[in-house]
Amino acid sequence: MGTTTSAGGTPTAVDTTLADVLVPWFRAHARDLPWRRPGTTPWGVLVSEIMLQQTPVARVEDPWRTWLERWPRPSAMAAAPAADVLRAWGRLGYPRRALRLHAAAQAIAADHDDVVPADVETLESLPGIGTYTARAVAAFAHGQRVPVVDTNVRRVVARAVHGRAEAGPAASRDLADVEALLPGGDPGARDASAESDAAAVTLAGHHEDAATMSAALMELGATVCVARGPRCGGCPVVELCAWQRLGRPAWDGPVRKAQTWAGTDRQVRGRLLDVLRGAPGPVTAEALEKAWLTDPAQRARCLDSLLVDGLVEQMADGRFALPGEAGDVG
DNA sequence: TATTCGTGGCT
DNA sequence: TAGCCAAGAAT
Repeated sequence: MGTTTSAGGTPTAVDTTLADVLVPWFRAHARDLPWRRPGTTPWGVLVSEIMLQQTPVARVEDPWRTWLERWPRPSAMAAAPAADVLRAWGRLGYPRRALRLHAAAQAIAADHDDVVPADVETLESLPGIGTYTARAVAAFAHGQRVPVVDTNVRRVVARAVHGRAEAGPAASRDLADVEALLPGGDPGARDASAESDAAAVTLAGHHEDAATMSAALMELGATVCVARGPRCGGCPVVELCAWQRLGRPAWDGPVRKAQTWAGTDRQVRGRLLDVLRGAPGPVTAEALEKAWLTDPAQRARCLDSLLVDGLVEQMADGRFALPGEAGDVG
């Protein structure tokens, strides 16, 4: 049952919380994703979280399996050339993530005895691991009671808690909002019935529920409380939802700018890197020029930015290659 | 705080 | 069909 008493209610009246509904709902309805299966290592969880940054679940499943088979431990990946890592990353997008994961694996192997750290602060110090990913690993790989806030969670909280159609831009307040929803919080705030059940429902049990609650909030946002066309008819918490209660008011906040793609540097960088991924080794400058004929100046600028980012390296003979390819300048 | 950084599926 | 959107991080 819930841990908040009804204002003005009888001593036995207790409000049902989101966690009361969502934790059981998640246990019954969660998608069977490979990184959620028993036996998944913290390293497997970390790899999944990096791959899932801005990338749909459906595109991650296969590369994740292949990745963990090839590099089952951080030290295994750390020993591989960056070029191999970038080819294994394939077309997942944002290839700098692959480079950062490579660097993180090297740091874990060298400084953490090949064990993925469990505390948020240490995780955040690793390349490519920010506010979300550090907490996701701490919670899902190590069972810690920390708020895990991604775009799904922010949308669910915006609707169910704040009664708004959209989350708006991320804010530092988001973490506290979600922390307040996790079971097993401030013991002093618990009601008498929870205390009386203390023998059966230990603090440790609440901690496990907290990680499940975070996964449940993400799952709800990903499968039911989606950005466009939320399926409120099938929502397990529709009766607790503030947005429903208010009659589902439209979003009146700032409209976020549309993503452009055609003709952007991102498209050109993608073309150039695709040529290098597809080649068995170094390629000539001429081969890269063919990848983008529209605007030679833009092509040159993008190739330079790839060199700066460490996604491409130039050989002594002037050819270009993925980083760490044998014989390159470095 | 606002931009930049890939890729592809869905409506 | 042309946006819209996806388990963010770094700067």
